[in-house]
Amino acid sequence: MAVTSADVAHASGVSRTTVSYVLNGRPGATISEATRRRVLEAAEQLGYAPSAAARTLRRGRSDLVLVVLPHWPIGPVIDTLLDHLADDLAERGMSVLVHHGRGTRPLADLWRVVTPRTVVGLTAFAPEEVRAMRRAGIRVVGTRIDADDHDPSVYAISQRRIGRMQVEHLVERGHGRIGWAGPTDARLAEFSEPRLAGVVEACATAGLPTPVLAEVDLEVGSARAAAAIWREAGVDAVAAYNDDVALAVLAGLRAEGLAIPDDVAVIGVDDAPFARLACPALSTISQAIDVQAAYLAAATIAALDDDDDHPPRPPDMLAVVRRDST
Amino acid sequence: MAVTSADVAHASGVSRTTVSYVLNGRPGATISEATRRRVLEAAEQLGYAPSAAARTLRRGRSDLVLVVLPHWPIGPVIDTLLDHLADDLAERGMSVLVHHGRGTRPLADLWRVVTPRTVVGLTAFAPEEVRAMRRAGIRVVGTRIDADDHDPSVYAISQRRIGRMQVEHLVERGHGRIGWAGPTDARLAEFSEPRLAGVVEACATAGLPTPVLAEVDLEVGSARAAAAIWREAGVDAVAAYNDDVALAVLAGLRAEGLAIPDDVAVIGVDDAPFARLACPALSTISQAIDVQAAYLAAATIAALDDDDDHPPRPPDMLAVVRRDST
DNA sequence: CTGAAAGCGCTTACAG
DNA sequence: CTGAAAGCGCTTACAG
Repeated sequence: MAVTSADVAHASGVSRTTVSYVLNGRPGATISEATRRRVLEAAEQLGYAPSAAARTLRRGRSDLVLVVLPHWPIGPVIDTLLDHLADDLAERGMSVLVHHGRGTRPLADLWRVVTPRTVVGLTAFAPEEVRAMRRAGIRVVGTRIDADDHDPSVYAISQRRIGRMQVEHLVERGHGRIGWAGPTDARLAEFSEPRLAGVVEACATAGLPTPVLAEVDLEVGSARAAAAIWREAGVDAVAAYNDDVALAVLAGLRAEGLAIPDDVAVIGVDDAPFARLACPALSTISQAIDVQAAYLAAATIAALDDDDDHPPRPPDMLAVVRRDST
Repeated sequence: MAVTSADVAHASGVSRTTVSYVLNGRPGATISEATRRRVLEAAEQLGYAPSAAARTLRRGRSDLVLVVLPHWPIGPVIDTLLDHLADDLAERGMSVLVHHGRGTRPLADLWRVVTPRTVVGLTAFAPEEVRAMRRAGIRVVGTRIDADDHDPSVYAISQRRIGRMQVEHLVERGHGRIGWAGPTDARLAEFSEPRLAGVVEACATAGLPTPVLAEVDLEVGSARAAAAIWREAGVDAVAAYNDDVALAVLAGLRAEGLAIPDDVAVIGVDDAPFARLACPALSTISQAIDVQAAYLAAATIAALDDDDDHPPRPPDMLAVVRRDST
């Protein structure tokens, strides 16, 4: 069915060896220009595309980097990161393919199906899974949440620190009774828990009472209920899990007739594109995603090269973006 | 380096044939239970994972579906669609991998690298690219914008109709001078142009003057400038390219001191999660993405089965979601 | 019930 | 400068 190199060889009257040399560039060089052209033309005309499977089998490795995305909804942050990663790796001749880790199939099936050269995890891998992949000759570059070890293949922004920064900013702005707006989606616990821990910790450090917790989904009703609870408790500032939740909080507070930031201040996380468009414009924590993406790309390339000199980890680059909601 | 079936055969004292039979299930059945168990144990213990490349080469096809995403930023709509697709195909033993078509590499490199069984395009493919893939034995399921032919492998929501629906709703709400807020990102032209065409068309049909065009990015400044233009022109309703742009429009109108919807009404497209949280809550056009995803999955499976009975195309399922901005 | 052998399409030493 | 041959790891008729 498909065109093979033998077809090209036949069409151009040379051996498969020559076809391969022409197409891939030979080590010792020198194919007559006429032959070269004939082969190239035949390949072009037949629409020859080398079999990836055969090439991978023969070479013992593929040019594929598999990025495994976490189970949670991906937003603009991940989106940007993937862009950068794909660009950086393309320069090295690698292709990036993405697995959205939400289906029912386990990861294992996946990397077996495609034999990637490297697997980049934007979610945590189970240790036995990492072992299995390594055993199959696959490099693994991971991220882990609040990693406390020094495995250089693991890079993670401290979620806890994000929570702390939110509270520190609110305190700086003169607030003293903090509320926390967590997500309802349980898949986000991996992130929301350490963020909340940071919030709790910073409250304690600042000598404030423990924050008043509420879960908020992306409906006004849910946010309004939370707003009522916070009002009851005298909360004057809310740290939200992320900008999405913060947007709902803003809507809930407005619905309850509370003034922002005078009655209650609100801060999110991510600096999503819509944050500056909220009313009032939303204060948030930005994560300098380009820097992270560049690091991840560098780490992936280092893994490619079998290089044990992992690139230096970038600083967290977290920053408070103050707008009108605080 | 990696464990092969020969290693498993050796460890369990049988031939590779038997290993393969045990692992894949043989056609003629019957392997002694003892052998079976021994092989399984050896495979498990050695951490055997069959080489995808070898298997694909031998079988002549892979179990991979490659989804090619367009160049534009992906939002919750695509996200949901991928979820459904991955789930539906997993049931058929297929794995879904996603290519974010934003890198610098052409698509061609990609499908050559992975030999997918099917390529599903959420963006339009060039005809010669489709030919090349088909020639390589790959099934192609595509979507195209405002497709006017009857190729059953092509499914597309009429973008033009979306624009028409926006205007029809605005007219129904008593508005007569329409503005159009287009995206600044040129990559979105594929969608924005037909949507705008629909808007223009509907204005003409309703006997309204041509809409007043403005480009709006996700900054208040840009939206505010647009708002000034519309005010000048006496615009009393704006159809926005999508909910993101609409959100910016809301912010721009607020900044200009215009009341929504009394001075100017606004309608978006997508029913993004944040739409109901905007102030005021944003009216929009929803696209029933589940239905589309199910269709795409069905079409992909039909292609898998070499089935020429393409599933019936679903109705567009477009609906106006009226909220407070109109 | 199990093994020896062929062959998928490619690349690459090794001979000419 | 170019070709014949081996071998990557797998599956599957075909013999026993």
